Amino acid sequence: MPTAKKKDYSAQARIIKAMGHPTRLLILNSLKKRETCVCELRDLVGDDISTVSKHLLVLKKAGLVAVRREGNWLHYRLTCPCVLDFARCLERVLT
Amino acid sequence: MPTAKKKDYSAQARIIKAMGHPTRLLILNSLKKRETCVCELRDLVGDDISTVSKHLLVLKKAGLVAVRREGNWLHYRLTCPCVLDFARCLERVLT
DNA sequence: CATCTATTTTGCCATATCGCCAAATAGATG
DNA sequence: CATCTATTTGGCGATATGGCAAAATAGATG
Repeated sequence: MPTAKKKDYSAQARIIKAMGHPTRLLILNSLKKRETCVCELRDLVGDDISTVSKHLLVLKKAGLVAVRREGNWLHYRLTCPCVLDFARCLERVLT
Repeated sequence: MPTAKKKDYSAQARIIKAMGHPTRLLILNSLKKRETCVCELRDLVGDDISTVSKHLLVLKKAGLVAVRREGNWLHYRLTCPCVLDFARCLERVLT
């Protein structure tokens, strides 16, 4: 790595930034188990559904989740479950 | 995990949020090699030194870096190098 | 096509973040 | 103590974020 620039990290930063919100972490961890429709996530999160929808958009734009329609329901799923392995290291930071 | 709440993820989110900026990722990756003084990080980053100092404060408050004084210089170091292993998974998200 | 349901989009406001500059601070040194 | 050097802190404007409520949309269904 000769001269790494800020620009080189902006792509990574975008993904990490998308993860850096309690609600979005809650959603990601919930999706680890199985894909879930928005209304179920709304119940889990407890915020207005438009707020949940916006959080899902952030995660989708970051490439962290993907969607599948089934009738009226949109089912979101994790694209890369490995992103949650990270939590184990964070526990160490927290101590 | 019976009923995980937003609150349970706020501590993790704080740390992740601190990592979610290109400059701060650049700094963390630089510190992976060795501890470094602020003026050297300023040259690496290229922003005003007060800006770099504020980024370091964010990382310090998150528990990601620690400081050691040596004469006039403050040397910053990574507390938990494992946080950067994460990058490998992010590459997968990016494709 | 009219309508129903799940979800997204838009608008708005309050608050947080980023970057620069100027001023303050903490140790080292004359 | 005066001063120098490295760094932090405060202040400011521009921009981004998070949340709600209302309006718009997309597909299913009568």
